[in-house]
Amino acid sequence: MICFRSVFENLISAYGPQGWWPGEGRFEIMLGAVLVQRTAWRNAETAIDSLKRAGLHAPEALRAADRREIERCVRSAGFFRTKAERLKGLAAFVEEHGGVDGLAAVPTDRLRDLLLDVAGIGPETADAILLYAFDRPAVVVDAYLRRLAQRLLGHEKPPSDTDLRRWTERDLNHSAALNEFHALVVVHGKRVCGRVPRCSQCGVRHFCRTGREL
DNA sequence: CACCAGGGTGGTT
DNA sequence: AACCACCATGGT
Repeated sequence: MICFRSVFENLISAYGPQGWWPGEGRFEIMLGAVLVQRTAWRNAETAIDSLKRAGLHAPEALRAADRREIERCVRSAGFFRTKAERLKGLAAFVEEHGGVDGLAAVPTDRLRDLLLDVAGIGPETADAILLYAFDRPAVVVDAYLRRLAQRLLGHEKPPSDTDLRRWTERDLNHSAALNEFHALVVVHGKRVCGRVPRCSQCGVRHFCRTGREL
């Protein structure tokens, strides 16, 4: 069991507010959420800029665009064939539901189910979109949060994603705190918790350190 | 050179 | 249900 309230306070006093999500507009945030998958943010941002220059920034233009042209724009984000197709599907999805304004009127639970039906949007991306594009109180469970929790718990069996979700919802109720929390977990994960070295004995990345920095 | 970056999908055991 | 390979570019 972890108190994410105290983790949050330690993180915010160490790093300060992060002001995520970078970028403007709900649809641009949705594009970024897909483009950033397994990719450094810089490379996703380059892809977004490229889409803008090509005039493929809006859902209507993107849905109707040639797939190969989208591929050229998003090449920097990696998995460019996969992501180009997923962005087209995402644009079609947004159009089918009355644009971002139409989606903004959908209740959170229903909106989450809709997002999960889009090819290329899994639990983490869906919750990131709910939280950052639509200002809903969603919990983003990512690899950094799992690793942080595993370290705080020591050698216990790692908590399930639903446990992490429950504990976070319990300790951080409003979307403003959840917004900062996920950003801080990522930023801290990169600078402090990052890099779990392989064990020189067995070669496995196990969590033999008891990192209690939070 | 190996490894990582703000995951998701489809197939196999 | 737990694993696995795959997608692919750019930075360290």
